[in-house]
Amino acid sequence: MLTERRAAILGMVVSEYISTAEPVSSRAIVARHRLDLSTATIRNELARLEEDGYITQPYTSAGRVPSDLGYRTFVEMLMLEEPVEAQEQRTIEHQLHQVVGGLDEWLSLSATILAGSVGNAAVVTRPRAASSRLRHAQLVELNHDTALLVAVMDDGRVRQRMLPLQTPASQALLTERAVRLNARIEGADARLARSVASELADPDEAGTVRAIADLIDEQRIAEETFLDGLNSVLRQPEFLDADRMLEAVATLQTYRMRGLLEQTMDAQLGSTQVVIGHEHGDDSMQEWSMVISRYGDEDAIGTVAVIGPTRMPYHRTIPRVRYVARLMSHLLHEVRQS
Amino acid sequence: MLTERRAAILGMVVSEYISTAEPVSSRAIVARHRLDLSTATIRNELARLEEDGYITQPYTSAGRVPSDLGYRTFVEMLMLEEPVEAQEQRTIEHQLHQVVGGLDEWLSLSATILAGSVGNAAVVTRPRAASSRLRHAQLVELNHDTALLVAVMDDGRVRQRMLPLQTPASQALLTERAVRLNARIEGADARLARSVASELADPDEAGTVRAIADLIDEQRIAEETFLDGLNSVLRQPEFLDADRMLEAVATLQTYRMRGLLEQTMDAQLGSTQVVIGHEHGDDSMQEWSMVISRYGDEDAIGTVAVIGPTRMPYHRTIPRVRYVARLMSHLLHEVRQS
DNA sequence: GTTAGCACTCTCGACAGGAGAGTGCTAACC
DNA sequence: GGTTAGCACTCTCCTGTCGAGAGTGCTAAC
Repeated sequence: MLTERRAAILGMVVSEYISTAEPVSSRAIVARHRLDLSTATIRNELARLEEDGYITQPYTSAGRVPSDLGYRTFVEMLMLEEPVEAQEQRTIEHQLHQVVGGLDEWLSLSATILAGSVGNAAVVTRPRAASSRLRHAQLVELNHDTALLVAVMDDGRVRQRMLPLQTPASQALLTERAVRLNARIEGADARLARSVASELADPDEAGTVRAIADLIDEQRIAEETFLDGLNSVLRQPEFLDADRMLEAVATLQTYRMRGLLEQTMDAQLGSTQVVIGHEHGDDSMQEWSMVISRYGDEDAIGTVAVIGPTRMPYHRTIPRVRYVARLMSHLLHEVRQS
Repeated sequence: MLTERRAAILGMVVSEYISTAEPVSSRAIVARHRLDLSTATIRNELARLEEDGYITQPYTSAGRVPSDLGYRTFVEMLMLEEPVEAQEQRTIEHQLHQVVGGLDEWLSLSATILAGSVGNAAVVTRPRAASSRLRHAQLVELNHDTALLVAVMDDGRVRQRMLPLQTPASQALLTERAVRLNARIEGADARLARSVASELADPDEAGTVRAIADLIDEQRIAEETFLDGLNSVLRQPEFLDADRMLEAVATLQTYRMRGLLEQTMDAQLGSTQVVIGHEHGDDSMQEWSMVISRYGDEDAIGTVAVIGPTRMPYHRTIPRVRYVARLMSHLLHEVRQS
């Protein structure tokens, strides 16, 4: 049972560990908070906290380190969020207004700013329509047995894919086919397109529509995800030795490819979600935490997230992710107005 | 003076060091090449090579390590290029044909393949028209004192930028202005646009045209550069300790931003250029080498490059960069046909 | 010009020892 | 029962030493 005092001590352990990255000793706790208790008493409480799984020892007779459960408890009930002060807000807004380019540059800059503000890596994904639909598809002859399929979505995305043909087709034929297929699936979502595909007799036509369905669904993670702050993360003491650092780079790179979306399907716009260590299904993410938020509006939603070791300043990160997400929603709205 | 024998020995030192990453001893040379000379003789020659600046010793009485001059000499006159065998060509082509998406995905995949093939990082930049011209510009009202400038180039690039206005302007006014300015600068290159800008009396109009000129010139490095193989590079023994690895990540990241183009302005299409260590002007690149090639055609040119430590298998890297660049030129041509 | 021999230098890994940090436990205390 | 002083114990980490090993430069002889 987590008594009030034990909870307080847990909070001290977690925040101390977050800021020092060193196992926290009973003495450090007493000293830092000028407690009117002896180290022995603290040690007794620490033993209980360890028994209950909130903290662990790296080795016998070292200080204590929070477990994932410890962090979770900290986030849920112990921490005091550190608000984004007016000064910092101004700095962030100022940087964000430096953008001279288009959406992509803006997203990339957002990731950079967020990463800088929290000292960990940040990821921003491009906003996407909740469920996109096909506006128009086109077929272009590449050579005698390959066509290029170009699909324009109603949220303005343009996707293309090479399409092998079973039966060679001229440009005229392809154009005619595109007109015919457009008539059937314009405005369709991926599901409808797939059901149409299954009704088509001609294998090339069916293939084309299936490809279109894929394109509607497709999340081109690599191109739609902006990652920055690799440097900041790698500077964290958990990656002091080269092997771990290498592993970290690999994790972040592959993670970038895989994308965050699957994890955050259920995140509400405006809320901020925290995933700590083993709470990721993924084995390679056991030592990482993410703070995730959505931004955008009903039309299109993107993701903002911070990634770092589980020893992360949640009390700073969470409000900052939330703030940036909100800011981005606003700015996106402003731009959309036009 | 570099006698023939000394040159041969230098070649052995360089290639041995490239493959083992360990300082090369006189004994290793004799043993590896079954020379009919004693180690003492080799030592004498090594001393001369060191005197002449081709090799150095990390510390007294360690083996020898090539200097930048040593690598340069190796590349220029000693190495035997290792051709890309038919089997490897097939593998590369096969991978490259996996692309289902558009140009960007294709470029990003090319970087990945090249990086994998040579075991170092690879960079690919998007092909750009040698000198682009404006096709059409548009002004959109964002709010009362900001407009969005959208410029379409004749090579199909679309660039946008927010434009602060000195005098507020309605959408009607902006549209009218765009029509007027288009009439004057459609088809203009950056230089012509700038000279037109200097003739305009209205500061907002002059500002707009200047911004257009910038956009024509602009190389949005961050978005136009595809980097892969960070992992491969970091696995090289030169980055065994964490500090160096951190430095390497930083270098590659900033390098990515800065782009390669300035370095390669003079590179001819089809030729392959090698820049070794201090030959970069840049301080942070003293320990890096690059193998650079251009691809594309008269209409648009991009860059393919491999980046790694100066201890790089030049004899493998150079032909592979050249091969990939050629392949990309072909494929680009094929796609352009359509 | 080549080579054997040898003294010398420097690195690197292993090992031991000691300081330091921190714990758990016990017994006494309030 | 909770609290605490005291203490033995454990584990890490730093330091210094030592010897093996690798490789060189030099000298003198071929």
